[in-house]
Amino acid sequence: MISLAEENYLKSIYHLSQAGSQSVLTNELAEAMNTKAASVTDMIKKLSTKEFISYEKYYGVNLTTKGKVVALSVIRKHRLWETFLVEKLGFSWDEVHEVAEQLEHIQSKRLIEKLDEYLGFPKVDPHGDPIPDTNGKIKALQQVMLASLKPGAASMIVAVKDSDSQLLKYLDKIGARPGKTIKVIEREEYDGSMEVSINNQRFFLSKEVSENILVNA
Amino acid sequence: MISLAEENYLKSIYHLSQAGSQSVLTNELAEAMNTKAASVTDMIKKLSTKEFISYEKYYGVNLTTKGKVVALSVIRKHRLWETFLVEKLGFSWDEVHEVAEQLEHIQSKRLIEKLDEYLGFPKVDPHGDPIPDTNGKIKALQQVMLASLKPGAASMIVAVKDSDSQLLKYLDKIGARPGKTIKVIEREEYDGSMEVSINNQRFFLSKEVSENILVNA
DNA sequence: ATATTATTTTAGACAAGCCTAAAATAATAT
DNA sequence: ATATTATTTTAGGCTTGTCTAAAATAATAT
Ligand SMILES: [Mn+2]
Ligand SMILES: [Mn+2]
Ligand SMILES: [Mn+2]
Ligand SMILES: [Mn+2]
Repeated sequence: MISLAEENYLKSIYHLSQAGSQSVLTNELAEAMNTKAASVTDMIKKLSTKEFISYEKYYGVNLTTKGKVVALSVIRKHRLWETFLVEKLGFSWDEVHEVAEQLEHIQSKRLIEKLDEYLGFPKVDPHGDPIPDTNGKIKALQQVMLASLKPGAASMIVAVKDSDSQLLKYLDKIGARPGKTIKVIEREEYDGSMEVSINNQRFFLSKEVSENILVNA
Repeated sequence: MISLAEENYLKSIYHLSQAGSQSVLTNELAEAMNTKAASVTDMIKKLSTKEFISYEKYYGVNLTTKGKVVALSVIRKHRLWETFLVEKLGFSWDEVHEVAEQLEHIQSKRLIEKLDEYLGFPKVDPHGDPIPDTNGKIKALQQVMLASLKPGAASMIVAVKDSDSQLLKYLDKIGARPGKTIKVIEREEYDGSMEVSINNQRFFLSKEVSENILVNA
């Protein structure tokens, strides 16, 4: 049996290892999990014993195949539930993440397969993130941060950061949704801010914002 | 903040106090919660401190108004989720209880109100049990056990026990669903079994079964 | 009224998951 | 190469919710 805490650690390790390409370090994980490094060390020992991760002292952790399966299953559930909340219950995209953080831990294979079917087997969630299939296969996205585009470049928004409600409300207001095309007009080197156009309207985006909008690579 | 364990205790106390009419005793609760009496004593001290129950040493516990609110909120969630699983996801009525035991602990006022609306504000769950409204008001049912009917009596099934999957499959097979009329043909005094008719078909029911079918009083 | 039995509470312990403070190790700067 | 700094681990402790065994209390039988 796997606990809620263990599931959350595995999910977090998965996300962090997608971001950076090396082993996930204790401090990174502590930061992401909102705990202390000592607590992380405790937990990674347990996860290592259970063979969900491989762990080299002082050099961080990596998911095993077994651990990846768990992580992707939790992510699948999270994204299916977010889709349900938006598509069926009429939540807005900035209200779903917190609830999905709870729902992702419900243990029932049958439930999640039925839900998937009920939703018409969606491929992406309301924030544009891909939904892993039953076997944990996930579509590797060809995506980069908007922040990395050069002035003059235009690209389609594929996903946005899902966990910041404030940000999502703002993105909604300026029409920055997955599927929309965004064009970089100017980019200020010293603070990384940029002027962009969406739907023929112009906006100034801080570096912060432009790093949380993902566009087609 | 109230924990999952506390919620389950309060729910259990509510159900037990509906059954018997006196205070809920430590041993009853231990039996229902599948724990030991010592654990129950620990927990009822906590619940008493938090004023969810009133507790007199050696004489059992009673829910306070505050405790009843929590219990009914959990029961509301449980029954709405069961309804969702059957009505929307196509579960059968014998598959939903276990999953609802998990879903009933999801914390989100908005979620449960949206779900209620999505389901069309149902009044009863798939097993015929009444769903408390937002304010915790629940329709007091005029119901008795089928076991208490005398030969010749006929009455409408209003609810069945929801937590025994085997029983529910059997009830489904013989057509014993809420809304159906059931007539007692004969009753064997020595073991409490009875012969009944449903949909003009005859069946022999054990005492066990006849105590888990509730009919109009 | 007293002895026996059943129920409940207390005492003490344990696992999970977290914490702070101190020690160990690795990375970096001189 | 050595000293300083940053990171990670260890040590020890806390809370929640559980357990077993023993003590206390209540209920029942004689
Ligand atoms: Mn999310
Ligand atoms: Mn999302
Ligand atoms: Mn149920
Ligand atoms: Mn039910």
